Amino acid sequence: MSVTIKDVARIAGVSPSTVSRVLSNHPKISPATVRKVREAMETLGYHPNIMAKSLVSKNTNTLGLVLPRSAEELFANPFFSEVLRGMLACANLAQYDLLMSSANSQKEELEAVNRMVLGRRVDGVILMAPRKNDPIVEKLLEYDFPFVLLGRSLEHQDVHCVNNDNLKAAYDATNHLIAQGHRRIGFVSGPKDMVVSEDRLEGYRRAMREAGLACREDWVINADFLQESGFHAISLVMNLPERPTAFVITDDIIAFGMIRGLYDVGLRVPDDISIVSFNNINLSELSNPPISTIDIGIYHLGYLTVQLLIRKLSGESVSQTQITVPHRLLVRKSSMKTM
Amino acid sequence: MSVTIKDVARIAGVSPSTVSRVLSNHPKISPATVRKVREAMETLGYHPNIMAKSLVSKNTNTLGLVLPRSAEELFANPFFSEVLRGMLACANLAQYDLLMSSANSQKEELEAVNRMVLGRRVDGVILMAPRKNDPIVEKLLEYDFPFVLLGRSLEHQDVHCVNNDNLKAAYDATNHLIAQGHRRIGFVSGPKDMVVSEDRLEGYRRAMREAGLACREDWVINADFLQESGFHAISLVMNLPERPTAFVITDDIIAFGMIRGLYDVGLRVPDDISIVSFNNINLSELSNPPISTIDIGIYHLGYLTVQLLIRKLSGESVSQTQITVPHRLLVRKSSMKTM
DNA sequence: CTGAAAGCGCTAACAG
DNA sequence: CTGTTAGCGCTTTCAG
Repeated sequence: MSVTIKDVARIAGVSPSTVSRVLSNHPKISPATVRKVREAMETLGYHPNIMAKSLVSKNTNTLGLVLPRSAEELFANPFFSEVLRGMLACANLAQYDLLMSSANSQKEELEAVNRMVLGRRVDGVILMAPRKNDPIVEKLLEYDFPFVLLGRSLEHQDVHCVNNDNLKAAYDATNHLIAQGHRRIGFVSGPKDMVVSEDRLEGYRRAMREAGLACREDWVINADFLQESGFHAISLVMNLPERPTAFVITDDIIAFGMIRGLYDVGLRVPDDISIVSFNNINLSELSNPPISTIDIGIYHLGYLTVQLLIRKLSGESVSQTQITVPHRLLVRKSSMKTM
Repeated sequence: MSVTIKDVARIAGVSPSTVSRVLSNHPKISPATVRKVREAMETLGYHPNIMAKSLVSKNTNTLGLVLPRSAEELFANPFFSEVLRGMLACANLAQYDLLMSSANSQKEELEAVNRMVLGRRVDGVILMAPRKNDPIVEKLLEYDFPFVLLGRSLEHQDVHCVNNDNLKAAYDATNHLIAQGHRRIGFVSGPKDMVVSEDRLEGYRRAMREAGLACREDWVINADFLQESGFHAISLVMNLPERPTAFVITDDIIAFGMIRGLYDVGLRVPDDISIVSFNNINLSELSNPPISTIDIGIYHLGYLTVQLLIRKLSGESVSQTQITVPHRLLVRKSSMKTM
């Protein structure tokens, strides 16, 4: 059925090992035989069987992407496709493929990792959006298997990771609102157990503290990375005795939901409430009003994560374990008082 | 290093073949040995090497997803993540993984397919958004390799595919605008060589024709599936001698761009121009105004595509080669005249 | 019900 | 520079 290295060898009149050498561009091989073998491969339409190759060479040229449980949530957010785009771009450039598997529970998540890692199906693993005390991180560390974090680990300082300075980013966002004259500023956060939520909340708090502003607990709202969260947040906002005049929101999508929800209850952005959010997904510019946001360089996050992993795999001793992708505040209409 | 079937055999006091049988749930094997083997696997922390398994069993439990060239464009659209979500959900349920590889040119695209298919790296392939005379389709047909189309082939009626009735969908969208009293209706299309563009344009034309309305060529605008296209479309619209009062737009993202662009030049949706678009990405509801759109069941498209492919792979003779996912028009504010 | 043996397609010493 | 020889870890006849 399938044409193998043996067939090529027979046609070219050489041994299988010679064919293998041609395949891997072995230096010491006569140009004449190279040509013969190449021709034979051509006429037979030979293509190496990757499984067989991997079995002996012990690498797969494949990277595993372990999607956090509740991929539903993740996928609903354009952040994900953008980061994936960056990953694929880098991976394919280096001739790597990406193997994805999602999971619906912690158990499934571990199973997926085990299939990939113990089954020797991938050379390295990318982990997204780690949680506090993430069991997957622990497992991978225990296996001593190459992996890179998109985000950071609270517990392990030494794991390789690509991240933003989320604390500083939230600090900047908050200060921007303070500079606009706001005194009562709220914060809409992501899932509590995610490291990124923690970091951004801390940045917000620090900015408020330094400006001598009250940091009231009922101004901090927890949400998921979904639009519904924006809607939900509205009712909480409306019921506050002293309503904030501005919000720092941890995700553009939530911001979309909030702007819409506020509009429905008769509050206008930015006239009644100013908004700054995070990520700069491409639609944030097209919102009405356009959303002020912290551009965190999503594409680069993905690209650099894969690049770091591939570097690590190629044996290059990567001294710098932490890569920080710079962020920048994009001021748009949602945080500009029209006066 | 890695624990193999032999190690398990030794510990359990059986032969490697017996371990293999336990692994594949061979019926005729004594419960006692099953238990012994299972225990040994447990204590050793055994996990089958998937490469070795694939090499002999000739299947990989992996599906290949070949992303169209210019994945950039694709990824920028939430359509993609939603369809991917559906695919992953179905694949993981059936214990399949997804192998992705993108390409930047036609050449790279074919190489990627060859690596996957000839390299025996995947059991089947999913093709998205086929073009007219798509060379990948031809190739796969030539190889007689299992694949499923998300979309449809113009040339081959017999290939398995999952699709919408795009003609009818565009017909419905256009008729909705006609029913609202519009007479001058424009159409913003996607890339010309894509089958879906053709189908939707045809549906629009048919509706116009049946209503006895003029179908002017300068009312049909070509665009990519990007926001910029929306902006771009605006300038064309503004320069028309007889401006349409409504548009059918082939994608929500383009609609976003157009609404924003129209707003900037002082035209209001729906008061000055009504809009109906396609896809119902989750943000279309949160637009200002909310966008009327044809829900094409993106998640289901992805889910059913994988399901069909897996059915095919399991040898089940799939009589029904074409699956049509139903669509429905969601009327929102962008097409409702406020009077 | 279980073991022995052969081999999937490829690579990697080791000789020549 | 090239052929020979062993496997990589697993499945699968074929005999017991």
